[in-house]
Amino acid sequence: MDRTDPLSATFSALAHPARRAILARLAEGGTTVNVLAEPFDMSLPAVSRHIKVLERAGLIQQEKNAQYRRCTVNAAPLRAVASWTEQYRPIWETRLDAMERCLMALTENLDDR
Amino acid sequence: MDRTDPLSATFSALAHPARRAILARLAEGGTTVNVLAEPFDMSLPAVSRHIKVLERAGLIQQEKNAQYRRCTVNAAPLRAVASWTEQYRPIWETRLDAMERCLMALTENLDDR
DNA sequence: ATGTTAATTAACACAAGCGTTAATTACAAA
DNA sequence: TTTGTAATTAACGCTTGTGTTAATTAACAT
Repeated sequence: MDRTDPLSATFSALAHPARRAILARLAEGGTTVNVLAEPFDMSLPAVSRHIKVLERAGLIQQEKNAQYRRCTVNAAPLRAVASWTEQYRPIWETRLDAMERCLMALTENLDDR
Repeated sequence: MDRTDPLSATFSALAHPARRAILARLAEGGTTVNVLAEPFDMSLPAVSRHIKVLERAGLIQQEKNAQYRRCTVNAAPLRAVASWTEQYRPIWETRLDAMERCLMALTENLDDR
């Protein structure tokens, strides 16, 4: 089975909290690898690899400027995730899961008082 | 870093095309493991494990009935993905990526004729 | 030239993911 | 009770992911 399709790469890239944190930071504006690495309790090479994963998934871009690599967010894969998720909107709007039925029941009880 | 948070589990579960296919099939209605496994060129135990991954991520539920396990979609994690993605809507609505700038340029050229 | 800074690559260790076949559990039906 | 069906677990192998430290590349600055 093909596990190298773009959507799989995107979901896979987003499956690590450090990479989502990097993305969140970049949403506020592009910056360099060292700045991105600073808040993490992790070595620089580790962060560098996370960035590479994001780049290979097309979620970010790196442009060289002297010895710096400025990273910026690339929106397309996020849109793909959004549209994939939209496909399930009918389900999450109509169908209540177990927890929700439980919350509904609790709310009803509160209303009864 | 905590890699067992719910969102990571969800993205991780969605990162495999077989699991997304299983989810798509279940969106049409709950069914059993064997039925889910049928379209795949993969052994039953393999599919069983994919189902377990989806279940541990909270994306599906299994209810036992005799020797059958009926699987159904659970919407909550999908909503979480949607709302995580929404956070980046401003970016993907305003920011054009490289490919898009390229398409824009092409369109402009066409208009010029 | 030499040293400093930014970032990556190399080499390694260890855990997790994904697939297989064979064995096992749980239930139904004859 | 035996047989068949649904599904999981066991045991294994292989690949990928994630982190480390040490070494290396690339560019700037003195």
